[in-house]
Amino acid sequence: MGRGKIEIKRIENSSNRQVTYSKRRNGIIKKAKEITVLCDAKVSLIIFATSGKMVEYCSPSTTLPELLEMYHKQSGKKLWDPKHENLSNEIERTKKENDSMQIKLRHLKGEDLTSQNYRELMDLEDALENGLAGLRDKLRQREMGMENNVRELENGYHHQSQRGALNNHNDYNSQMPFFRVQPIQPNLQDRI
Amino acid sequence: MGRGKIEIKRIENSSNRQVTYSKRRNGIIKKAKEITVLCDAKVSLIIFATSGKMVEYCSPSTTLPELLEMYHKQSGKKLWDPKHENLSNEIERTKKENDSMQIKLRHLKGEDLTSQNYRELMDLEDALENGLAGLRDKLRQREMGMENNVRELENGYHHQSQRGALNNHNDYNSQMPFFRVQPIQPNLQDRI
DNA sequence: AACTATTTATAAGA
DNA sequence: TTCTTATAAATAGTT
Repeated sequence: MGRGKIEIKRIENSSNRQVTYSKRRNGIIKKAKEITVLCDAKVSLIIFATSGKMVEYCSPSTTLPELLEMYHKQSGKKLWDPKHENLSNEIERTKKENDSMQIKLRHLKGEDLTSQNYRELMDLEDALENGLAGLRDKLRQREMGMENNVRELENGYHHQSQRGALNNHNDYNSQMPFFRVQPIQPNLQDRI
Repeated sequence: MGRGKIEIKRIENSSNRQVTYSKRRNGIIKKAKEITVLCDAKVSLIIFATSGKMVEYCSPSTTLPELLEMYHKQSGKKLWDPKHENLSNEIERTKKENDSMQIKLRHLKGEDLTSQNYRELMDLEDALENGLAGLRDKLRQREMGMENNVRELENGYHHQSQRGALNNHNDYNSQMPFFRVQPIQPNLQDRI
């Protein structure tokens, strides 16, 4: 209905398509309103443009959930379970992601490392050492910006930063006490 | 559009109403199909007669549950029952957990440490050092169980296990090149 | 259900 | 986008 007849197939020209869309969308919504009034019908109409933008019409005498409930009763089609599945899938996916991060975190804590191969362990060591490097860089930067507590810089921090290393020391104390004649090295750079 | 113009108000004559209903119902569904094809739109149309009888149209490219999901996302209106709420909540919770682990992982990589206080940074350092300790313990144990390659134990591994430490060293090289007269210490225990 | 006069929707153009 | 207008399409009332 217009200057020329058109075939009902996708309008390739995107701007024509957009124009036609908005005209016809309005047209359908008008028709929906009319049948609602003229014939006492209940109508739900939801239209999404390709852009994703949505318009909706629902008869004033009802609500979409109500109509969906009637839809369910009448058609027997479940609108909910597929939805449940989608949500369940999303939960599953998220939980897997969760688990894998959990594992990574444990590995970074030095735990649960029985099934890793040598290469993986070395990569992990790199990761930890890089992490420490990054952290100490941050700490160093922060101390450089903190003129107000030179004492902490020279004693407190120095002391604290060896807690972990001392723990390491203790961990291996029983096996190799004689090698610990030098201060732990990884923290040397923090003692400038 | 017909022999006479009609007002858009309820058709009182029930048989006329019924006839008009079925004509217009078909018309709207046709229009829905057309806009779907012409404009690539996604449409859900559900119509109930006063009798309760339902007809439905849904674009072939999608499903009603899918459209309803899109509807929900876009409008924010809830179409779901409490069960769905629960699932949604679980997703939300899991995603939050996810985010927080993501952050922890980043911290352990020495990243995004601008908003941490001193105490937190020290705790993080401990965590990293403990992690390294645990890891090196594993490495040591593994080498003890590996009698078949003493050469790697004494050279190869030793060499590899210093990659990270050497990286650290390089990181700070410009600031303290003179302290590196000794082999990296954290691996000493691995050289038994 | 068909028919058809008429209204309505809309395609194309400005 | 919005308006215009010729034409196609829908449909009210009729058969």
